[in-house]
Amino acid sequence: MESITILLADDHQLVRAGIRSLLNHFADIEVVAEADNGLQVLDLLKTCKPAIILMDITMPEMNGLEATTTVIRDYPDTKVILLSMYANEEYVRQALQSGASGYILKDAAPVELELAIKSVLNGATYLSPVISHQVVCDYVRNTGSSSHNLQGKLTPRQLEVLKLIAEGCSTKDIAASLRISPKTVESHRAQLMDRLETYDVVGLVKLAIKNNLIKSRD
Amino acid sequence: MESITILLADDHQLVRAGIRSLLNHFADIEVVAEADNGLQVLDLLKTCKPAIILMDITMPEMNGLEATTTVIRDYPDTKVILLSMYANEEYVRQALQSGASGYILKDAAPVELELAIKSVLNGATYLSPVISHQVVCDYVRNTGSSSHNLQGKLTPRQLEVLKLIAEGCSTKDIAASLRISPKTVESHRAQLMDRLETYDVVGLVKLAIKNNLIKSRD
DNA sequence: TGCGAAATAGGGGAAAACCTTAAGCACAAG
DNA sequence: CTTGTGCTTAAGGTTTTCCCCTATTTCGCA
Repeated sequence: MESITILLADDHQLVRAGIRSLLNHFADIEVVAEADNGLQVLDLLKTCKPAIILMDITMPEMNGLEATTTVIRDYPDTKVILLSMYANEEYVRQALQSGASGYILKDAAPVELELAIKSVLNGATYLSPVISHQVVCDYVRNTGSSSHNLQGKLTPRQLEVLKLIAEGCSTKDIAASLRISPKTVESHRAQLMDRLETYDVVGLVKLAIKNNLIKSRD
Repeated sequence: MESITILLADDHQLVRAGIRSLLNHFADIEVVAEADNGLQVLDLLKTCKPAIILMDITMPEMNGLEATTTVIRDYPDTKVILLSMYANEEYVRQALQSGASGYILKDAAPVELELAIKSVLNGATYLSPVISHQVVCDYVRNTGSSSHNLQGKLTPRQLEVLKLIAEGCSTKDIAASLRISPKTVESHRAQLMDRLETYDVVGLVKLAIKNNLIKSRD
């Protein structure tokens, strides 16, 4: 079995040495390069193609997040696992957005290293307990019984109207786009509010977003 | 080292036997009980306290999702890993909502079993690649650069007003709640739209949601 | 000391929302 | 075959909001 090649990036020599030592316990894992900032990572990638980059977020010159974005753009098959001292939501979001496959806290159990490496090689995303909890909670919150409620409770026409309302169309626009009178649109809107028990446009928009009728960002 | 106790639940004997055989390769994992439906799982838990329940979603009598809800309610320390044939979003959501710590597809690589078991024991959530991808994408989509844009671009007062608008308050309500004239609220709203380059209430609401000024559900 | 930005607020006409009512139609139940 | 229920359509009239303009006061900062 071929060994798993790893590039280790952290600006503190001692930390790198420690992690390398931990990884040495695994016969099938080999640290093939080390870097102490993001730029150096990008440089090393020109000549060496590790399966996994294990990288600190906080580094001088170029931090781990920026480096990840570039790495994933240029070498999309490379898996990046980010290390961080903080469970900060913003970091996590940026990490996942830039294409990282893992996010491990520095106070994680050593076994997490192994789990993360194997998980990401297998195609999954590995997040430290606290982080995965955050992400899962968010998922459960936002995917509120998706589409179930509405699809069942509203007529097709009402759904159409709701969708247009939530997209920001004025009553007139909607009327034009559906070829009906503005007054009819008003009726639909009123009935929507009635059924959804929400008595303002804002509520309608929120419901529409919740049910994925529209994207929450433009 | 004490071995990891597992309760295996699936309505097909052959599947149970197969998984048990896979788990037998690990010296430190021990399947201590088997069930073929959710009710039986609950029954078994009265006398046996496994660390992990590995359970199919689709089962007669009581399915894995319902069973999970009850298990987590009554034995919150037990980790539940659900097995399913489908990457169906609704299932995943329900699974996570009912407190499952893992969701593995039945066509997963065998190594996932081990990864999932160790991950959940460590407190993390394990999701098969396809699933974790879904969840992460959703997370990245919904947590849109939280608070960054707005906090910087708007005055405190404008933020207050925006928040109330997005909560569905009418101009009058906002005026009353801030003890200012409705006309002033209109001014603020106009300036908000100006700065945010969004020319309807819907856009304001979406921005507010995107920036977590309010929750997207009520 | 003045200058811009923030917060306040009014007038007035256009536009939209809100409430009520209802007609035409389809389809299912009685 | 009639009755009822639900969907789509729509109008009239009242209330509210929107929108453009103007204007005052109070800041901090140059």
